[in-house]
Amino acid sequence: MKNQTSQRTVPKLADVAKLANVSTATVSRCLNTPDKVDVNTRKIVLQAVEDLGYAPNFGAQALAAQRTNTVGAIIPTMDNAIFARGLQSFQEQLDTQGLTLLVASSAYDQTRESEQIKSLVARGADALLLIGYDRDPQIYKFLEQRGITTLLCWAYDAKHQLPSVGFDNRRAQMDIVIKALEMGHSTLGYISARTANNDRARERILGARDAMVQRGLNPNDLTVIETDYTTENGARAFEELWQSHQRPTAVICGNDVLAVGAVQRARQLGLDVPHDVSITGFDDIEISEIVSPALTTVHVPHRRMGARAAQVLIDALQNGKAPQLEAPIETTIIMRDTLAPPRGG
Amino acid sequence: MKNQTSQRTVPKLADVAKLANVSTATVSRCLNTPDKVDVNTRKIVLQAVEDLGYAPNFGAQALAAQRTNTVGAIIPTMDNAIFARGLQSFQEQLDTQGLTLLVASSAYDQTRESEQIKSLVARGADALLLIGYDRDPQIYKFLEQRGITTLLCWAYDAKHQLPSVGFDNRRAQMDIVIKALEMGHSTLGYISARTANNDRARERILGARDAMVQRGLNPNDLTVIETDYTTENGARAFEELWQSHQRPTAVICGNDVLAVGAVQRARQLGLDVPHDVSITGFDDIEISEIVSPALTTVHVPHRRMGARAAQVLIDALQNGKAPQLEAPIETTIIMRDTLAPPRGG
DNA sequence: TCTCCTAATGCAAGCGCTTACATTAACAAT
DNA sequence: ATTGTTAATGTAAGCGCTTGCATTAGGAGA
Repeated sequence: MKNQTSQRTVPKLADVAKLANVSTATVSRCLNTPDKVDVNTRKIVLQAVEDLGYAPNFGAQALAAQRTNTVGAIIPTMDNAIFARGLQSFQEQLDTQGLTLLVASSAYDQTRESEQIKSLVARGADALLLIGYDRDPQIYKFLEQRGITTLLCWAYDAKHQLPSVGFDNRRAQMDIVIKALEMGHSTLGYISARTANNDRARERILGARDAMVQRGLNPNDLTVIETDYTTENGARAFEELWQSHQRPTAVICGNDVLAVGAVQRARQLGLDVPHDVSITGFDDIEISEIVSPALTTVHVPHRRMGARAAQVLIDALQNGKAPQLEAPIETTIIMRDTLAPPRGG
Repeated sequence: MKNQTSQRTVPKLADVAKLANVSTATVSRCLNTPDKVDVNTRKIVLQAVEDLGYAPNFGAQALAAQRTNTVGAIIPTMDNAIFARGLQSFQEQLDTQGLTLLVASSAYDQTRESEQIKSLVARGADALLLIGYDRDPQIYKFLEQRGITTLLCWAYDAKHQLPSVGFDNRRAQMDIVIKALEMGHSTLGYISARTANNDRARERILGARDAMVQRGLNPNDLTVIETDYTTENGARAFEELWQSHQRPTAVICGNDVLAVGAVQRARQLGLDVPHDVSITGFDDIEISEIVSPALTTVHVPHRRMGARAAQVLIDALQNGKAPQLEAPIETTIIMRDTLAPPRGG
């Protein structure tokens, strides 16, 4: 698979140099450290650059300069508003500093993520943004040994020593469950995303159990159904929970997509949400406002988180040292219309 | 901003060669064309690669091989399900061929898109995926001169000679409007995305007008409101249309997000959709099923389109020639619950 | 006038790979 | 035994850029 430019003649530094009648060093300086070049020379050189339509060859530049001005990010999937949104603002921030973002998505596959990390590093990513903690320790070692500035996102857990910009998933889930419990719910169902390789999902379940403990309930009474990330699966899980002998009065969902599915199925079953059953979500993505009744959920400031992550990475890169673990980002509970006291509660 | 690896010693090809006791050429062949190397040698080399945690330096590789196995894509925004979904499957396809996808998003800004195109080309993208036709002719010249395989997506227009994988926006919009007209609607409103630099949006409006002409109406009677891509804007536009002296019986929306906003506002205004007013969408993204009543819309097979685009690009790259303009992808009308004959129609 | 300093520029050595070409080894055919 | 053939490997020349160091020129200070 050859690059088809082979016959054509892409201008290179040397061509510019020849046209401008200077050395390649001068051209290079003109482009990278303009103030080291006489203003007249500069004018001539830039004109030559213009005339030839010259653009530096990235590979050569990276190879020679040992620096790429590139940041890599690996997200579980693009097909999902929550990461897309955060990433968008992450990129916007990087742009302002002349940094380029390289994105890859791992499809929630750990092996693939490892490959992509290696690939991004090989491409010279100066820094990396990763989601959550769960991954092969090997990879952490690799990153460390290569000295790649790495920042985790979407998760915050003081017991990990890795720098992150994120929120405390466990705590956030606990908060909203406490709210439900305070309203009088006592039989809870939980619909979770797949927990394999997904510390966020696991943390959220723990958070729900924490809440139960805190309210004097037995955390083992929480029925958890684990399923893939689609509304249809959320709907199925809801139905299963509803038909079980321990019919819940409130169904806590690990994310909004599953919750929306749950709400829809509840209505199809002729239930009145929230009076027959309460349902809560997590993430506060757009659909939570669109479904009716609108979803009571945990709001995560995705855009702010993305922007903050970029800032932290930029600072770290400029100071040449690892980013610090900073305080978690706060989440809030958005009360909409799917959480209410149970009948006769 | 120096890469912090400077002190550390990142293993290079030569290190692997030394450890495995072979030449660098052999190591290189082991990695790139394994069948040209004796199986025993290969085993030793791969072991050395493993032991050292070696990963090729991308810049050097690109520089030497004049090939990057990289495809670039520039989408208007990541913060939007339609591109995200198509891109996801685009990437999945590329992955199977060992190609890496570089994504940038232009925020619907033409200047920025031009920069990103140049940046991706400088990074050695062997091919490019772009959305729609609208862009500076300069850029097309640049791409041509550089010999970059380019494929357009999300649009199909026989009058452009550029290869594309997409659908006929005008035709698709026309079809659904004809359907509305056949049901008896005669006063239409249209809510469009911004049309500047957006040929898809313009084509869709033209399609709506085509339909009117075809049904003997005056296309100039179509009231068009143009706004940014959010549900809130869709809601506002709907209200404006509804309060205008030419109150429409059906509101055609250029995309689902605007349509969902319109549906929501209609209900807030106490209207019965579709009996008081019909509303149609375009794209068939997830929210169109979630809003209630569920949206009647134009289904675009985003994932299929992304996969097809990848396939076309892969073929082109392998044969070393430009992709061909192929037949447009078919869209279909999804009848859900927001389109019905007008009262007394 | 001579020396010293500084600013501007050039020279040339890599950066870590790939690959055309040369070399070697092993074996089959004569 | 000799030659030819093929498969496996090595040698070394770049790929297009950056940058440490050397060189040059022009001006200031003595």
